[in-house]
Amino acid sequence: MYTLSKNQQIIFDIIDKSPEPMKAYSILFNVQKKGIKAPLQVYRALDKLVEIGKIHKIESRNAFIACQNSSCQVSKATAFSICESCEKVTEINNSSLSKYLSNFKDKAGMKYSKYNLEFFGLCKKCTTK
Amino acid sequence: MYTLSKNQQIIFDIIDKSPEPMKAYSILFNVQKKGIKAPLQVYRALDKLVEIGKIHKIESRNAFIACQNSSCQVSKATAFSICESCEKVTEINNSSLSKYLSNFKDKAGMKYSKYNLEFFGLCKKCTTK
DNA sequence: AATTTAAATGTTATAATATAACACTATGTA
DNA sequence: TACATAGTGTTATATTATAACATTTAAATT
Ligand SMILES: [Zn+2]
Ligand SMILES: [Zn+2]
Ligand SMILES: [Zn+2]
Ligand SMILES: [Zn+2]
Repeated sequence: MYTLSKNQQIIFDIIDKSPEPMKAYSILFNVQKKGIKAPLQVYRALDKLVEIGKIHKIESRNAFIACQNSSCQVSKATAFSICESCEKVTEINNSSLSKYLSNFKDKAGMKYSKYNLEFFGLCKKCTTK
Repeated sequence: MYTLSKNQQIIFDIIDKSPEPMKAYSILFNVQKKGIKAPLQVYRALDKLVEIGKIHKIESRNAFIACQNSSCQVSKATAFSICESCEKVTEINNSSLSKYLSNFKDKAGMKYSKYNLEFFGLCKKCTTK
């Protein structure tokens, strides 16, 4: 089990507490009181946290969310649902889906080592509005 | 059938001819001889081309590729394979996959209107190197 | 054909996201 | 201790994307 460094811990904590995905510069703003002053300090921590699977990047939003499973086999297989109205993002944990995608092979015979899936739609709340 | 405007056509053509995904500022550089001088002219055309499904954005790469199917039901269901070594990107056209994903429902009962899937790995060429 | 409306264009400026380069510090381990 | 590896701090800069506004073109309606 990996021990987070000081900056990594600070930045993980703020993402983990956030109810929604956080953007890098919003993270930066929020950790300035803790002595983290430069974008690069944030991006370096983000890179590491993504690498070890503690957080995921929501690519379509350039934002980061704490892993809601158990560090997702170190981020090799991720799936999210994204509400296009309220921007709520939920990590999908569905073994049928992950099995299907992990075993998927395309015609070109390419073997995949990783995937990222983003579903878009309206969440329950936003549907009934 | 939608008729492309002048800028849309210029920008679609250059993406369509490219063997690899193109980034916005690389597109800009390449169309400056045709009178398109500003980023915004490129981004506006890209937005429209994505909207009508003529091109797709590869989110993990901030790059754009011409649709290799038939405008993908106006971009509602996209899947790509990406080689992490040579960066070759191929659009996946697999009816089993698209059926599976289009019918997927999560536990929260959210109904999805769109998805984007990116697989990562090594292409055949890069595997045998 | 003239009028109205919507879509697209041109332009300048600026916002938001991300990395390069370099000096230094902490931590683990031989 | 000596060495290697990972993390930090800092300044500067690169890359990606949008705001705002004036104008033009194309399409639809009268
Ligand atoms: Zn996860
Ligand atoms: Zn919602
Ligand atoms: Zn397509
Ligand atoms: Zn390759």
